[in-house]
Amino acid sequence: MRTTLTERQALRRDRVIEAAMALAAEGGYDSVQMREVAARAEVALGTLYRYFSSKDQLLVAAMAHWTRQLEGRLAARPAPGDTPADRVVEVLLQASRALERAPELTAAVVTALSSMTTDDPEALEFAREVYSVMHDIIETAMADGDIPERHAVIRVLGEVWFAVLTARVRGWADPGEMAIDLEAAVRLLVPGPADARERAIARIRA
Amino acid sequence: MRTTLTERQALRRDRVIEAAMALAAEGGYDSVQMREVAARAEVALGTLYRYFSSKDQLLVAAMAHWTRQLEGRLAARPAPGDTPADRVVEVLLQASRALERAPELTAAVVTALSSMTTDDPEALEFAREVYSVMHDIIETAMADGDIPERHAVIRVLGEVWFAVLTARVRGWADPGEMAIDLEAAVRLLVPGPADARERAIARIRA
DNA sequence: GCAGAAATTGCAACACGTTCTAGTTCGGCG
DNA sequence: CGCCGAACTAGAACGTGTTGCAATTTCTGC
Repeated sequence: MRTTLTERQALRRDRVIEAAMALAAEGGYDSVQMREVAARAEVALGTLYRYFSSKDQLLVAAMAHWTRQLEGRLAARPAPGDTPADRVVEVLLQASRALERAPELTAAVVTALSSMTTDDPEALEFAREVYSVMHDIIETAMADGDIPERHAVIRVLGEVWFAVLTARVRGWADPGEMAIDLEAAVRLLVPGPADARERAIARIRA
Repeated sequence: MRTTLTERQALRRDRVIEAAMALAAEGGYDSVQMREVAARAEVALGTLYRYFSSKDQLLVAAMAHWTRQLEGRLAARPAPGDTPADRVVEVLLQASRALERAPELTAAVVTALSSMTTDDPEALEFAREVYSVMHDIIETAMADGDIPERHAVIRVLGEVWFAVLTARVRGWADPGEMAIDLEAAVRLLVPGPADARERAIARIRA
């Protein structure tokens, strides 16, 4: 494999990702059919597989693409709030709402992400990038240093985020439950106003 | 659909689940091939689909079966520890070790669980059962009542458990990381000895 | 024990991810 | 320009989950 792409190759690759994202946005994971992606991108099926070794890798690449866009939009609008906990809640809910604006696309990329295994190191790299963006977003919102367990808290929040997002795209939870669970996790993990903590916790019923 | 099964039907159903579990234990999700399950259970493919509407539903049923067995073994051996936090850590690590004893089977059922959608209400019922077993196990270990945020904590721990288990079966994390993440989450969420808390948190590096 | 209903069987067929092949075009280099 | 190897194309083919169907067996009510 050559390392630098010719211009026509870069165009082809972009067309493929865009075709995949368009199909995903229309009908979710199942609608992203490799033959159809190839057709829309005006590329042969074999070429598609030369660029992306599997449907999941393609979708995870699309996710990375999308995440970079999303990151900019979230970063431009710093989360309001007087305490770290308030700001973290706010930024997570902002992210949820952003994903909710393209639910099928979200479902498709989350599905791809969670069916990805380590036998695809390149796709793992994309996944790691997504995680690190999430980490940065939360860390910025916590701003900043005097919480010694910061890393551990962020890591746990990342895990909760993954679980809640999975539940959402699988239909196990609706956007409201997603928000409740996220806020409860943040209030339990990040020091902040006691009354907000109580309220968030009270919203969880067995 | 008749509601009560004849004896031969119950036997057939059990044979099917056992065949699926055996195949899963040998080679994980991909090795559970519906034609092969049918052959091992000495049942026609169509019959298999009469009992389980999809491969994932079959595997989730197998998971419920397995969970009930596991539950007994975990319940028989109450987790040792002087504080709620110690006991919750202990019970989660016990569960992890139990799953680690059949890694391919674990991977298969977790894969099935996480690709399950709400358009299969019956399978969701099984999934809910699995979650409730986990909930009870943790609640028992916490023993007991005077932590007001109990429900919220358990819920968040369930989400962390799901995320960590997914990471494990996907190969994103090894058993050691799984244990570290689980303990860190418990120490952050459940009141307990400060020194154990510090140690657990310190093990998390970005 | 028997008639009709329901369940089971064996097998073909379909869909879609993935792989393979044979021929064609592209891009760089003498 | 002309050549070579890499990239691309069209399309066939394969594997596995899933569905459909006609023939057969088992169950249930009488």
